[in-house]
Parts: sequence; C-alpha cells; structure tokens
Amino acid sequence: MSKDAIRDKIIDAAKCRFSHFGYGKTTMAEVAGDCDMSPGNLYRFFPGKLDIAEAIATTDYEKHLTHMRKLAVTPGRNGPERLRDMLFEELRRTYHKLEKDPRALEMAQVISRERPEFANWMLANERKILVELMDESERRGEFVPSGDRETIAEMIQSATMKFRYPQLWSKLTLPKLERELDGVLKLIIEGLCPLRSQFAAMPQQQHETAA
Amino acid sequence: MSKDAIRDKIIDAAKCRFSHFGYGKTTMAEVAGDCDMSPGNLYRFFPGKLDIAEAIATTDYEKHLTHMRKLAVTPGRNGPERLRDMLFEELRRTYHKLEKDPRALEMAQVISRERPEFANWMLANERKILVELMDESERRGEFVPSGDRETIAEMIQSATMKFRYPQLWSKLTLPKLERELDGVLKLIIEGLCPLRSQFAAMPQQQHETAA
DNA sequence: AGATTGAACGATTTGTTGATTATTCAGAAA
DNA sequence: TTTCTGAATAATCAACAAATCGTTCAATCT
Repeated sequence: MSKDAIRDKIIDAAKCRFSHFGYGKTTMAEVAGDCDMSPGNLYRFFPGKLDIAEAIATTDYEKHLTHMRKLAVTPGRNGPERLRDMLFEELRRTYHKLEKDPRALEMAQVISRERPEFANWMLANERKILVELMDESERRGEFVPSGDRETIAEMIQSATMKFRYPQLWSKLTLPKLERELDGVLKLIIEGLCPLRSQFAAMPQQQHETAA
Repeated sequence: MSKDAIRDKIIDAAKCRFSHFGYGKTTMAEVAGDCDMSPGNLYRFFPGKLDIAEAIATTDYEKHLTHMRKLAVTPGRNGPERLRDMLFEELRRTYHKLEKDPRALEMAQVISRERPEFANWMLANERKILVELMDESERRGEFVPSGDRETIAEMIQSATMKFRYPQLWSKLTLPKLERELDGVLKLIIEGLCPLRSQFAAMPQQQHETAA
C-alpha cells in the first residue's frame, strides 16, 4: 500500500473517531489499532496528533473553498449577490456541520488555539476570492473602487466575524443568524450615506491616537 | 453612616481588591474586613459577590454612557463623524481600561457569563443612542432612511462586534484596531455600491432557507 | 426593636496522587 | 536497508481529599 494510501487510511480512521468520541477522547493507540498498526508507526506519517486533525480540516476546507470559488463567479448573479452567496454559504456550512457533528467544534477550537496560522490561512484564502470577486464586479460597474481591495476584503471579514465563530452565536437559530447576516450585508453593500463623496474624506478623529 | 455610604464603601473596597488581585482571588471576608465588618453583614447591602461586581461595572459604564450620549450630539460634527466618535471612544475606553487593569477582563467575563442580561442591557443602551443619532442625522439629510432604525443599530453593533470583545483582538495593538475599525466604518457608511437603488431589492437567495 | 456577628453548611476550588496518553527510539522483522 | 514494533518516558489528565469560600442564620449586641 502506498504511503499516501496509508495516510488516507489514518485520516479516515481518525475522522471517524474524532467525530464519534471527540478529539480529546480519541487516543493515538486507538487510531493505530483501527489501522492495524502500532502507535509509533503513526509518527512516520504524521508529526503528531494535531497534524492528523489539521489534515482532516484541510481537505474538508478545500472542498468548501472550491465551492466558494464557484459561487464567486456564478453567471447570472451580480457582485453583491455573489458576495452574499459566499457569506451565506459559509454560515450555513458552519451551522450544519456543527448541528450534524457537535464535536467538530472541539476540533476547530483546538486547531485554532494550537495552530493560529491555520485560521489565518483560511481567512487569507477567502480574501483572495473576495478580491477576485470585487475585481470582476468592478469591471462590470457593480462596485465602486474605494481603496485597496485586499484591505476591503479584510474589512468585510471583520464586519462579518460574528458569523464565522459559533462561540459568538449564543444559541441563535440559523434563520436568526441569516437575518442578521442579511442586515449586515445590506449595510455593507448599500452604506448609510446616499452621497459617497460627501463624507469620503473624513478627518481622522478629534482625539489623539496612541503611539 | 447612611446605607448608601456603606454601599459605596463596600464598592470601593471591592473595586480595589478586584483590580489588585482579581475577582476570583478576592474573598468576601477580605472585602468585609476592609470595611471593618463581618462577612455576613455584606449581604445586607448586596445579594452576593457578583452583585458587587455588577454595581462596580454599572457605575463605571454609566459614566461611559453619558460620555457617549454627548458624543452623539456634538455640534459641528455630522452623523457619520458622530458615529465614528462613539465607536472609537468605546474601543479606546475598553483598550485603555484593560491596559491599565488587565484583571478587569476577568470581571467582565464573569459578569457576562453569569449575567448575560447585563451585556444585553449595555448593548440596548448603546442602540438607543445610535437610533437617536440616526434620527437626528436623517433629518439633516446625512443618512438615508433604509428600514427600521433599531434594526440598523443592531446591524452596526453586529458588524463592529470585534471591537467590543478583547478576546477577539489577538494581540492587536490599539493603532491596528483603530485602523480596522476605521475601515469597517468606511464600509458601513459609504457602502460598496455606488447606486443604492440598483441592488436595494435583492432576491433573498438561491438556496433554500432552513425552517 | 434593628443592626451585626461569626460559626455552620454546602458548593467550589485546590492540591495531590495515580493512571492515561502522546511521543520517542532501540531493536525486531521484512 | 527499510519498515515497523512496543516498551520506556515525560507530559497531561482524572479522581479523590482537603481546604477555602460564598452564603445563611441563630445568637449577640446596641
């Protein structure tokens, strides 16, 4: 059996255990047993337990990413609609994943605590899609260019942060979350001011800024 | 000594202990000792330890609230500027408070865990100010009316959630946080679309919505 | 009477011990 | 040689005991 095939077998066994008993309650010995090998042998394929979890999360997330990339260029939908499709898709995916498998939250929390760069990598991927979406949409005159697009993508992520972290949902149901995301998107897309130029060059602020 | 004066003495003693040793490491016996009374006597003035913390937070927050109300009607500044003043003030207050007294975070976390309605009360207060600000600004033609103002206030809070919870700051410095808040506000105020009417009536979405 | 105390009580926290676990690596197997 | 094993190790976790703490209330003081 090829090295990659063994890796996949390990990933499958771990995925099954993790979602059934949780990351913490799954031991390396158990995963090794499921694969008919010794615990020590796992370490020829993964540096450690966390890396198995990361591999699971990565393949899962990459599937999601390609879906998002598709939504970002769906014909027949304009820029704002595509942006909305993406963010709604992300919210729904997270919500349903958690509903189907509540133990996924534990794994997500462990990974983003012990491997913060993983969460950053996910956000960066999404930003890349957002930038492309905005570029494309701007050419069609749907978005107004207003500053660096990478920065705007960051701001969109910042404003929609709540919908990416289940810890912040405080028992809200999916319909309520969707209504809220809907409202935030409306705010972002339409803006509060009718005349953009009027307030475009706002003075920084009246108070001093900390060094 | 009047009942209120004793309450204040207790609050002062507790405030001192909480910010010096933390909420968890402060005992009722110590606070009572500082006030030259027995632990049991504290309960004639407060229902429990958490209520002392809540009283401290309340007076502190009410000072902040009046400041916010002032910023919301400062002459010579338009609607968006006032909105910005408010949200920047809130961010700075939280940041500096935490810098000066890192143990304040513990207290805030305990309160919002054990007394979620307190956090809701703070948000509701702020929303009331935001609604008044928008009402006033709309009369001056600075904001476009677009739906229920209470809802818009909720969405503003949702989009700026990150700046209200230090747990979400991940070591960011105040200047970085300010830059980010700045960007989010720009997004909210100006919006991504130049022509509001063009996308105002967006179809809900293409996928089904969960019941 | 009303105000205050401090011992008593149950809940929570802390400290400790033993078991479990992730990880390593010397050596066996192929 | 290369692949794998499983006992050894060090770190982490779980469970239990002891101590501490928030809270109560019968008794004491004013």
